[in-house]
Formats: sequence, C-alpha cells, structure tokens
Amino acid sequence: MPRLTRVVLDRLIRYYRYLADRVAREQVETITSAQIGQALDVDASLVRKDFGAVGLLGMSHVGYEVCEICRSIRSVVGFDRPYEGVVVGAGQLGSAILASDEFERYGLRITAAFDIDSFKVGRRRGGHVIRHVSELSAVVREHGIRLAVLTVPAEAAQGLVDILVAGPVRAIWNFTPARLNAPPGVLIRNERLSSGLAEIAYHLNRGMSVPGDPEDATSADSPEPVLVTSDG
Amino acid sequence: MPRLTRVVLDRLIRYYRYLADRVAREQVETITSAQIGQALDVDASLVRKDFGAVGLLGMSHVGYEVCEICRSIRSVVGFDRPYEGVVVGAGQLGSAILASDEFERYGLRITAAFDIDSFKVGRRRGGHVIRHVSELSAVVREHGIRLAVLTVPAEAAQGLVDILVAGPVRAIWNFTPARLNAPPGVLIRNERLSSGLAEIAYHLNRGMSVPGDPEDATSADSPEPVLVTSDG
DNA sequence: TAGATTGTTAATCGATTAACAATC
DNA sequence: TAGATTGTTAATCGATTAACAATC
Repeated sequence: MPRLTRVVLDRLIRYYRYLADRVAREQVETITSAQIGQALDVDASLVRKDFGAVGLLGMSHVGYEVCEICRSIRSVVGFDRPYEGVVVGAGQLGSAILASDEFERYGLRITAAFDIDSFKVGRRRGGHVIRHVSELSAVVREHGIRLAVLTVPAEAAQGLVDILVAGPVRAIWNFTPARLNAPPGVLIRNERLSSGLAEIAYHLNRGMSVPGDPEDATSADSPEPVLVTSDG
Repeated sequence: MPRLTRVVLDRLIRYYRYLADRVAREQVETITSAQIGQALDVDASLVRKDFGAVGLLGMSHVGYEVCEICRSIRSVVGFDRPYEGVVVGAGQLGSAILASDEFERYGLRITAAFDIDSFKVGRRRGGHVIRHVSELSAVVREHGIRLAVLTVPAEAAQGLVDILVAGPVRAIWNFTPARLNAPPGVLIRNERLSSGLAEIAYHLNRGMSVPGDPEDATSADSPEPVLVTSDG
C-alpha cells in the first residue's frame, strides 16, 4: 500500500470520527460515499478514492459497511496498536494533556511525566507522578518510548529533543512555538497555535465577506458555506 | 488585495516568527528570499510570491528589509489591531489558555472566562475571575466580543456556539472534538488533536522508512529531509 | 561594470472533481 | 430488470517550482 499523504490521513480521521460517533448512536450498517461526502463536505468520489487507498471495497448499489470502514481506518492509521508516550513539561498545558483520556482512543498511552521544577517533582498530575527531567533519558530507554509530548518553554525544547532522539524516541509532538531539528526518520509534529490565531485575526479584520474553506461541518440549510477550517 | 489562502497565511506566520525572533537576537537589516527560503525550507520564488501577495517590494541586489516584512505581515494579518476574546470552559485546557501570555503577541486579549461548574465560578484563573456560563450571552453582547475559545466537553459545544453567534461572536476557536455548525460568516477554527495523533501513529507504525513533508525546520546537515509537519 | 537579486511568466506537479463503464 | 452505486480514468484546478528578463 503506498504511503498516505497528510491530507488523506486527515480526511480518514474525519470519516472515522463521524462514523464511530454515528454508529454509537444510531443503528447504521452501511453508508454510501455520497452520504459521507454530504455530511463532511467532501466530494463523493474523493471519499471513494480515499477508501480505495486503504483497501476498502464497497458494494455496488449498497455502499460500504460502516464497521468495516472504521476497522480498516483504525488498522491503517495504527490506532489499534497501542504505544507509549511521555509528557515533558508539567505546566498547565502538560497537566491538561496528562489529565485527558481522549488519547487512548487513538492508541496513545501516557506512561510518564517530567518537569525540571523540583517543587513539582513527586506530585501527581492525572494519575502520574512527575519525575525530574534528569531521569528522562533513562526512562525512555528503559521503556522503549517512541513518542514524547513537549510542553516546555520554547528555550528548553531543542535540548530535550536532542536527549530524546539519542534514545528510542521517533516522534515529537511539539506544543512549543520553537522550531525543532531532529535527525531523519524522526517525525516532528508541530501544534502551532499561532497559525490558528493568524486565521482568526485575518478573518475578523476582513469583515466576514468572503467564503472560506469549508472543512468538517456544513450548514446544510444555507447556500453559502460556513467558514470552517482546521489544522488537520 | 486579493484574499489570502490559508496556506499562504500559514507561511506568512512562519516568516514572521522566524524574522521577529532573529531580529530580536542579531542585528539583521535586510534578508534575501533565498536566505529565508533556506532557513524555512520554502522555495525562494514562493517566498517572493508570498511577499508580493502582501504588497512587499524587495530591492534588487539587496533583498527585503526585515522590519518592513514584519510590519507588513502584522498589518495584513491583523496582529496589530487588538481584539477581545472569551474562554468558555475553565477546565485544564481552558486554564492553560487563560494563563498564557503568548496570544497578546498576536492581537488577542482574553477578557473573560466562563464555566458551568458553580464550584469554579468566582475563582481565578490566570488573572480572570470565572463567571457562570449563564452570563455568557450578556457579556459578549455588552463588550462586542467577536472571538470565543471553546474548551468545554464536546456535548456542550454546539449549544454554546448557538448562543455565541446569536450575539456578536464571529469566530470560534474550537478545542473540542465536536463538529460545529455556524451561520455563514462565522469562522470555525478547529484545533483537532486527533489529527496530530493520526500522523504520529501512522509514522510510528510504518517504521521510519519514508521521507515526509518537511515544514518549518530542516536538518541542514543531512541529505534526507527531517520529518517535520504541522497543522498550520 | 558584473553579478546578485527581484518580480513575473511559464512549466510542473499533485490533488480534487467530473464522467462513465461495470456491477449488482 | 432498472436504477443506484462503485471503482477508475480523464479533466480541471490550484499551488509550487523553474526560468529568465529587468534592475541596481
């Protein structure tokens, strides 16, 4: 199977969330590409193409089996193979992430938290005892941790990346505004909030005159598209 | 000036952050499109095209004035015109946002916080007293608030959007996983963390074999690109 | 001046949409 | 069967990259 691009991956998530939510509520066994497309504002043939890309086969005259779609997406993306991650930086945002139980749904289990502030070390956040960052290198090696969530001040970020990638860490989920360098093969996923703010500021300053880039919602009753955008 | 697309806006932010950071550190007066392009892994002619789109003119043989670039981007995006926003939902994530001072740099000033939990109401978060959500409608109207940051449980999100857009709110910064509907002219910006998790899970499951989509960092010393991606 | 750099046009690339034969 | 739906190919669209004359 050829590598999926990020835009495809993004749509797969949207299909998955929409269908998983729906199947939990109503009894839906099958669904057509046109129905999904309308609900999510994606062209029906793009839906079919995406499904084809993950090996899903539909049934003529019927559509696709909802459970099979969900299963297939989970499997292709890898949500069904749990993996462990650590949170580095137990400030407000780090604590919010430690307290969240949303991530397990997507395969991620947070197994340790670190901070440099010795006042915080030893305290609990969302069921995890905070350890001192000096233990970071040993812990990720010992447990073969492959993901680190970075919620530290921007200045500290690169130094921590260097420590992490010297061990088994192969993906960094970066919530700091820092630009980070890592060796080939290490994924750095930036959650850049300033990008959201740019879009918001631009929108508010332009008046609301121009239609945008509808993304994962529609206002079915209005001819003009709602402005809905997302990072991915 | 024609409307800027989201991809252009995204790059503008990257230019801005890179240059603002740099000018704060070193004494740089001018810079060429090639230098920016190399630092940020963007084709030099795309840099020039982006600058053209915001009305920036360079000087042959010299490049662009760094301060002029920054000023121009701030102005086009609207960072130099402050606006007020409210945070709805004073949980962990809401508190993290309330505590942050990063956003003022981009024009956003948080002026109020709301929650439905009467135990929280009256307490302080990052300098703001939390008010009961029943006051939300009156407050946004009174202050002409145009942005709301949503950090509530997914089930509560749509109902709050309806209240907000009935008032002056014209942009929603959505940190919940809910898909939201709003009338035309209202921007809904989704910060969808599951999208980041999808990319991470996919990467970790694929092995690190395939080069990716370098975005705002490069490992200058390696021939292969580092995997660096971002929501925007 | 010579050479570096811009601004812009043309070529390329990739992703989305449209069309339609095959299927049940 | 007739008609709805898929899977796939071709056309379109938009964004990126390459090329290059104009400039200082």
